[in-house]
Amino acid sequence: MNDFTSSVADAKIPDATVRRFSLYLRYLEDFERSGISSVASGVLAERGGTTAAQVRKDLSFLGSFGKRGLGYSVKELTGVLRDVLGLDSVWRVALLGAGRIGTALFRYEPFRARGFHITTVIDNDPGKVGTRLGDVMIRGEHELECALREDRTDLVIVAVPAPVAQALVDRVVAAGVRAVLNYAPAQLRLPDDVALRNVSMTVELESLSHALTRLRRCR
Amino acid sequence: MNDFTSSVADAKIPDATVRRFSLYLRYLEDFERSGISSVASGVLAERGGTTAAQVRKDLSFLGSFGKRGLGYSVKELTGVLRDVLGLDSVWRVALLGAGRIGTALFRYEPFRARGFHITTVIDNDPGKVGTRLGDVMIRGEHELECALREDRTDLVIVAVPAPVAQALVDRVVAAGVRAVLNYAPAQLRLPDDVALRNVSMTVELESLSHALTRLRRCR
DNA sequence: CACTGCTTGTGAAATCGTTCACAAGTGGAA
DNA sequence: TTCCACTTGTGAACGATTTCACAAGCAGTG
Ligand SMILES: NC(=O)c1ccc[n+]([C@@H]2O[C@H](COP(=O)([O-])OP(=O)(O)OC[C@H]3O[C@@H](n4cnc5c(N)ncnc54)[C@H](O)[C@@H]3O)[C@@H](O)[C@H]2O)c1
Ligand SMILES: NC(=O)c1ccc[n+]([C@@H]2O[C@H](COP(=O)([O-])OP(=O)(O)OC[C@H]3O[C@@H](n4cnc5c(N)ncnc54)[C@H](O)[C@@H]3O)[C@@H](O)[C@H]2O)c1
Repeated sequence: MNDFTSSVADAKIPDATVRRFSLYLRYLEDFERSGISSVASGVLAERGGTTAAQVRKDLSFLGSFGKRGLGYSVKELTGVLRDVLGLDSVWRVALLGAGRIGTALFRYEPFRARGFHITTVIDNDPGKVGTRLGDVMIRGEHELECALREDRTDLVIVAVPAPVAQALVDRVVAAGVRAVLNYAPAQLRLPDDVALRNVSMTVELESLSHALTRLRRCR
Repeated sequence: MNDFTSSVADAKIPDATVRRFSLYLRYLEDFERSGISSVASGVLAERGGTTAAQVRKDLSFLGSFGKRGLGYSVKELTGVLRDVLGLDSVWRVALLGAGRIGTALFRYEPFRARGFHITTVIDNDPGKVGTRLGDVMIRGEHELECALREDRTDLVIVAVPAPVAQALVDRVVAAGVRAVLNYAPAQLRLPDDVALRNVSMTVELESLSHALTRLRRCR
């Protein structure tokens, strides 16, 4: 009844659109919980701070399965978005660095529910290696390649100090991992076929600081 | 000799450019430490994973103070970037939510060095209120307005559970704060004159998951 | 059926950001 | 002084993304 086969005509979808898919999915799950079975583009737009036209254009990358006059089936749209975002697979994740950020991210529940399983944790602090973080044993830095291969890691989260980040991801990439989420303030150099996302508190804060400065100067 | 007066013709600088300014500044500080006194656009570009033309176009928003044939003075450029990013003021920051992410962010050193001072921490867990996080006393949620006013807070970091985020920021905005850095997976609705940046691990992971799925399907 | 109210899907236009290409400026060498 | 190697600053071309505008489709009603 709902197999949602990958009939997705996977052209290249703009990155901005993919990020919005993530948000739409979040809202749709709320709607599903509230028992709402169909939503119009305008509703999703208001929820997500964009425009109805933007929502429709975004969704048009996935084909056309809205019902004119009614909107989109929450259930169907959820399925299609999960499919295009690749959330029906389980992704095997390795965490590099079990420091403050690393452990906070590790304990963040929602992403387990979305199929991201942290199966490997690596740190080089002798006081941490051999201890457990949740249900995962922390392994030493020298076991990196070995661990990635054993666990068939798909994706790596970098939460080590910036100066060691590049050397570690080089090894990670050599071991065949094709996706990196980087929290270290380092500009990582990776081959083109490895996907990279950077999260930087400093960049966000400084961009806010710029905005505040502008506000101040204009008044 | 280097007063770097705000001769910045502050037109509206693209957001993407401002974010790159943050990165350029990071590199410039490395160069300064290494005793390098002048850099060409190409060098900054290679360091930052963009192109020389991009760097020059970005910097041209700030006026023109490069020396043709030589490049930019590291010291001067550092000063100009710090100025336009508003890093010469001290920004007073309040942290809402002293949970796992909140404390990890609190203990993150580099942003103190950049003029972001966390002067207020708010939580509503009775077991936390009254205890200290570093050198700051954790205050109860009902003291929010009072604390923001006393500390003349410029910027708020949201690290509370998503369901309570909107209600809290409404109060924060009413208290006059004009910048919010949001870590909760909630789409906050704010007046136009309040700057907002969202950081979402879920969005980043899902965009990586999409990329991985595409890679898999293409091979 | 025809009519109404509502909503999608999508070309075309507008806007925004990036890359190109090159004239013009700089310091150093001869 | 002239020449050379190098690099900036920027209009113009290009490409990508967002917004607009509207024909076409659906459900419900009379
Ligand atoms: N993106 C953000 O918003 C953000 C916020 C805070 C911190 N950070 C960054 O995250 C990183 C970690 O920050 P933190 O506050 O958790 O620091 P931390 O010192 O608490 O943790 C770093 C961990 O990495 C480990 N480590 C060091 N070298 C290693 C190696 N070669 N191999 C394996 N493990 C190694 C350390 O033992 C430590 O446990 C830093 O790069 C920091 O700048 C990012
Ligand atoms: N952006 C990211 O990458 C990322 C990663 C992990 C978590 N998060 C989000 O950050 C938030 C915090 O996550 P966490 O793992 O630290 O959770 P947590 O439960 O450890 O911390 C939440 C804290 O907020 C406090 N709190 C709850 N209601 C409050 C209120 N009304 N007023 C003041 N304080 C209140 C709680 O007492 C607790 O200390 C969540 O919204 C989570 O989804 C974001």
